[in-house]
Amino acid sequence: MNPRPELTKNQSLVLRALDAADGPLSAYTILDRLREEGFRAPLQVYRALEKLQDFGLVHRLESINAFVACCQPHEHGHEMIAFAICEKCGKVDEFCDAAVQERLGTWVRTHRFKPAKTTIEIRGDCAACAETA
Amino acid sequence: MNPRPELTKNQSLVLRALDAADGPLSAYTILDRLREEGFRAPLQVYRALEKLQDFGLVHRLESINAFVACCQPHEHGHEMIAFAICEKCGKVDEFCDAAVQERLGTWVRTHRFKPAKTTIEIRGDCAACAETA
DNA sequence: TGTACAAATGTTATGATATTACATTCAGAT
DNA sequence: ATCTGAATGTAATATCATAACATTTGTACA
Repeated sequence: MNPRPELTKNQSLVLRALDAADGPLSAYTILDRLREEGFRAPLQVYRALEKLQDFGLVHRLESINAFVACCQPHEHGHEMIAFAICEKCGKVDEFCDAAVQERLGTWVRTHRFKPAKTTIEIRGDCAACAETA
Repeated sequence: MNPRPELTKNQSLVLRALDAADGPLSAYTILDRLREEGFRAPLQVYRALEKLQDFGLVHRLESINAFVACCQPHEHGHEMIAFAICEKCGKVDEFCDAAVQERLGTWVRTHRFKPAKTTIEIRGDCAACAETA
């Protein structure tokens, strides 16, 4: 994870859009929300997202092709982050678990696997939505 | 996970294509490999894949938009499966870990989260490819 | 047998996500 | 001033997935 430099204009706009949202956003939704700010093409969003992910300020949710602002951007070193994603309301909880990290770490060491990125995502209904259902 | 009935023609063809492959395949790659068998459209593949996933015979790798045949289709009950995906050679290792399962289970119980599907995918270089690099 | 129903299939079109390629602009270093 | 690398702008295209609707197939059972 690279250190955070000053953000560029596009990076700031994308991060602000994600911070303002109450859940994950797709790249194209971000694009639409930034058209008034001058955004015209998907690449402007994808390029900013790539940098923001490098800085640890944004996470990509692989299982739903969407992006969220990191809820604790100051706590670095937590390489292995898990997400609980509500399929009803879109709410995302971000959490770490040392035991999970240790077990997966053991697996990769045992198998001489060199991990680059680990995805842990639980999709389902959050407490509030599960009640309503 | 639904029980496995007799597979239909398309389901059999798709499963055979995945079994024959030495790594995960995208839906469109499967389509191309089955054109000689009469496949014409993506939906034929996606529909078969959906059923095969219901039967526990195929897994979707969320982080790479691809599909693999389950390596141990007889061992059901292993709801929480983890994957180690080599980004160089495409090799996929499928494994379970009771401790990981227990820890994530604890989290969802604590948070009253009702999980529907859990994704655990580690992308990186497998032992063989890491050496070569 | 036939007929009714559910599941599977075929086909076209379209929607949604992501990247390639190339030109231009901007900011900092010398 | 000019060089350079990063960032940006833009068009086109590649890749992944589903909607909508027509048709066929399998099967239960009157």
